[in-house]
Amino acid sequence: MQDANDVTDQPVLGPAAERTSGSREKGLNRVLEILEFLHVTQRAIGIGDLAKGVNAPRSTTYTLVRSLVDAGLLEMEGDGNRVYFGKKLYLYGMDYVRGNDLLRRGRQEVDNLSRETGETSELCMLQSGRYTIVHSSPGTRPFRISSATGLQIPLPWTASGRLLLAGFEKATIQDMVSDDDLLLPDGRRLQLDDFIADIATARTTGYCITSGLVDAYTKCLAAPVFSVTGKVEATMCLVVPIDTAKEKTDELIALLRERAARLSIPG
Amino acid sequence: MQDANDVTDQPVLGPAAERTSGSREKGLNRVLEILEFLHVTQRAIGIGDLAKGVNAPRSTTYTLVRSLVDAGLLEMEGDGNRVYFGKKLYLYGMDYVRGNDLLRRGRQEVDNLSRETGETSELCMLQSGRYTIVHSSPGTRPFRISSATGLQIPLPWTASGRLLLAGFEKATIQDMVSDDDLLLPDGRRLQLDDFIADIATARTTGYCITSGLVDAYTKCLAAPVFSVTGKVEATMCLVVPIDTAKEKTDELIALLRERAARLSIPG
DNA sequence: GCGATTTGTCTCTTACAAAAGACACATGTA
DNA sequence: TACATGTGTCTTTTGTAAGAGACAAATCGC
Repeated sequence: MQDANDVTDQPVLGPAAERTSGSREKGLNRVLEILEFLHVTQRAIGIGDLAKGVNAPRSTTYTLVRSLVDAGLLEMEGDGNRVYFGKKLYLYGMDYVRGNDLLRRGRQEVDNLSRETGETSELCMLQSGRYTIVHSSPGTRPFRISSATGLQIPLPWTASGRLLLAGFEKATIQDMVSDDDLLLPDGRRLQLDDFIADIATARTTGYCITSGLVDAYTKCLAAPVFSVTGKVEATMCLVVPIDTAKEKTDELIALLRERAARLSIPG
Repeated sequence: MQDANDVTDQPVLGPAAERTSGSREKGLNRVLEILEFLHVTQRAIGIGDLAKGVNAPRSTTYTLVRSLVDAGLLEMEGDGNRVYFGKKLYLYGMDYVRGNDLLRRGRQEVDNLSRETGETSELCMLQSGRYTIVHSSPGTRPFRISSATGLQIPLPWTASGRLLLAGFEKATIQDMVSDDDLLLPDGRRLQLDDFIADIATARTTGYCITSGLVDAYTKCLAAPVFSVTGKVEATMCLVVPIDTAKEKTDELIALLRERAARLSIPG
């Protein structure tokens, strides 16, 4: 049974990026992969499957998971076979929030905004070179507009992405954006130069609107939140039906920009 | 200036448990210590100090911190010297919340409760054998009653502790409670057997009140939240001034028990 | 019922990560 | 000006953690 049917056999391709070319991987890296895997999985998973998922030896995975469970970063689910994130990660996460004015106030503003407008509202940031929905508040529309906290989407698909990249070098942007990212969900392919032009435009206008990029039914309105140094730290955005009238979106953009500006003021 | 005033000098006592007697420590363990250290520190810290704080070699600490920063678990603070928790930990924390009904609804109930009563309200759980304030909502009193999310307090000092330990073996309880834990802040020493008796009482009465244990000015009212299996999963509690009249506390306890019971019902 | 698969634990080996330490460069301060 | 003290990056050494593999026990599939 030592033939080629096992997942671990070849470095052919892991689920995501695997350059596990050789052999021995640092334990910490394995752990980081485990956490990331659980993050995309979004639910408890058996240790065996976890080992497959991150393409790690079973024995190693058992050892690491035990450490993590003991430390409280992971928790055993009910039956004691599956694992998922643990309380400690929640506590560390709250520590992060406490130490981060922008996030704390941003969450508040987003909640307010979606309550006032009835639309889905989000706070977005760059997270190690990726666009990330850091907080979102659903809005009151009957059909649920997609978007969950922690979701990561290619930068070129979003209005926020065009704002967040303001001020970056072309080379840097090129590094952050893969070829796949430029292929929109509807099949169209965006040119990198066009995207960079969009970024420049968004920078000067001070807001950004995209229509039907992530999906064909929604429009995304975004406004930048600046740090004291003038860098774009985050964006606030509203997700509305694509057929929303211009007067309405103008109104929303104005509101959004006002709130984003308020967030930009420290304290 | 290399005398005994510095935190790092001797392995005499680390902040927590240190048996770093020997030499080569697993990288993952170092990381876990780093995270825990940041958690108790509650603010960004220089890498050098961090190395001292966790009693790890400087070179190693630099390497590990770099990995963690690259992974987004930690972030460099402003000037680029100090580090603290990163966005990724926040995201993982939110994943935990999403996968955990009890916590999600518990936070909600706590917020409601403190708004309705005006008192400080908390959701508490056991976290690797320690009492932990998982969520707290301040209340409206002029003087701020202490208590922060993530704070860990010896079990015997709290009303919640007496409820959370219901159903545990005496031996298990003994393991969870150190001698220091039994020494109350006011100098009195609690006998382990008395504490265990308290636990039994709390179990039968279905709530617990302690007066002036953590500090001399407050009373703590707590009620248990049960899992489907009947185990005490968490407690909700209210922190009120110690001179609160009995009629008032009776009323609050009734409310608390009702809400805690509601939380116990799954879904 | 009986193979086939999965799970959790253990042992042994060696590739390599943790640690020591040297370095260059900032600071601060006597 | 010299002198301590802290910071960030190297290189080298070696103790050990990651990994392979074997196992019994549990679970599945029919």
